[in-house]
Amino acid sequence: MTSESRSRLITATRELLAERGYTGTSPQLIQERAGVGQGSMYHHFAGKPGLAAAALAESGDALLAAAAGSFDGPGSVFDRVAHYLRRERPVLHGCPVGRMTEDPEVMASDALRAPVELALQRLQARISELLVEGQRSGEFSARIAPARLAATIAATVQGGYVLSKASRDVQPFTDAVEGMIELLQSQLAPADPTLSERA
Amino acid sequence: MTSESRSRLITATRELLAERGYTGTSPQLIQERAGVGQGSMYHHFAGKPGLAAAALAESGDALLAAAAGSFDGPGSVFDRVAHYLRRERPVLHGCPVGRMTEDPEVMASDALRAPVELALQRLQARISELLVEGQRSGEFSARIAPARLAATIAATVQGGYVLSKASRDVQPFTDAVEGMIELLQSQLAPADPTLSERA
DNA sequence: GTCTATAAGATGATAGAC
DNA sequence: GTCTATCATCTTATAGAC
Repeated sequence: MTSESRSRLITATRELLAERGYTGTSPQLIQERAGVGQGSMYHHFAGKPGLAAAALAESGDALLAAAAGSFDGPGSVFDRVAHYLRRERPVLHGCPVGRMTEDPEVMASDALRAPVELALQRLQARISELLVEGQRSGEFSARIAPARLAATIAATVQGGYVLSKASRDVQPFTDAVEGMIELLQSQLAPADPTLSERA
Repeated sequence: MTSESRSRLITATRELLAERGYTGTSPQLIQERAGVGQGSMYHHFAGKPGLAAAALAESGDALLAAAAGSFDGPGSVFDRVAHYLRRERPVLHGCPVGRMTEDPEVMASDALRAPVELALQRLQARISELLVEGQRSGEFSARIAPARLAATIAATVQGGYVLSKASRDVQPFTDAVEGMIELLQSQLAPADPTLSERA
């Protein structure tokens, strides 16, 4: 198989970036975990930055695919957002995508920052879409601002990771998302009898 | 002055840790910014870890002091929390304390993680206290869970940093905190006429 | 396509002069 | 207390054999 090594390198890099960040991940570490030599890595990719950019693009896609598992699932908009917030996550490892924003080398390179930006923007856009859908159906209050609330929801998850990693305890993450779910619940529009008549 | 160099080293380290993280900050960089030689650094501190631990303790204290400027200020509990959320911040630089959670070397060392954990826990505890005060006074709904909501509020700020850094734009941070303020507003207890009678 | 050998530079730390 | 060597190690990358 011509791309066996290539695929192993990407997988190893995705893992290491998630565990150690970009600056903390050396080509040597990647090669060891992938079980390939240096030559293989430099043959398939343009150095560490090229390999990391490819790995981050895959991790960004994976983040959106995982979120879609909740967002495109069954139930009301509230149910789907709550499902997303409660989804099982490697909380103490942090978000493989979001954590890249704290790495100065990633932020200094457009090639590395682009996949991170894209994934987080798409995530917020998808949440915003859902909230619009919830407003149109009358499930959510007309007063909420979907794009704004989408940022707050995405921030709750990203910030939950930060708080939990700091204390090596999933509790802050759980508290943060459960607190957000309670706040969202209070944004549900009161039952409107005219809705069922119109339906 | 015997500790002129020491103090310059701490300041330089605080800046560099905030800008580049721990792994991305070399002793050489610190010495250059502080304008001192290597010998001075190793005389005053137990290497890079010792210096960083001292710097992080100061940054943690500074975070709490800055928050206290809002929390201990005038106005209702809601006003004070909103003031905290809207406070001017170096959004695109990230939180000098929170960002340390993404550095594997910091997380692997109890000495380095401790000041980060302490500061973020104290922050959440202080927000929780405020919310309890708000419930006692009847300002906030009795239904909210203060510790949980405190985690959600702290996470909104930390996550807002992440989203904004990813897109090099303060908008996501602003959206996240304004969205949170709107959510908090809906947790205010409806005006209770019995309150003014009791007062 | 993959390997090993090698290199130029950075990293974190120590030694010892002043 | 502060400085300038100096050091062993690691980092990213290239060269060239297979």
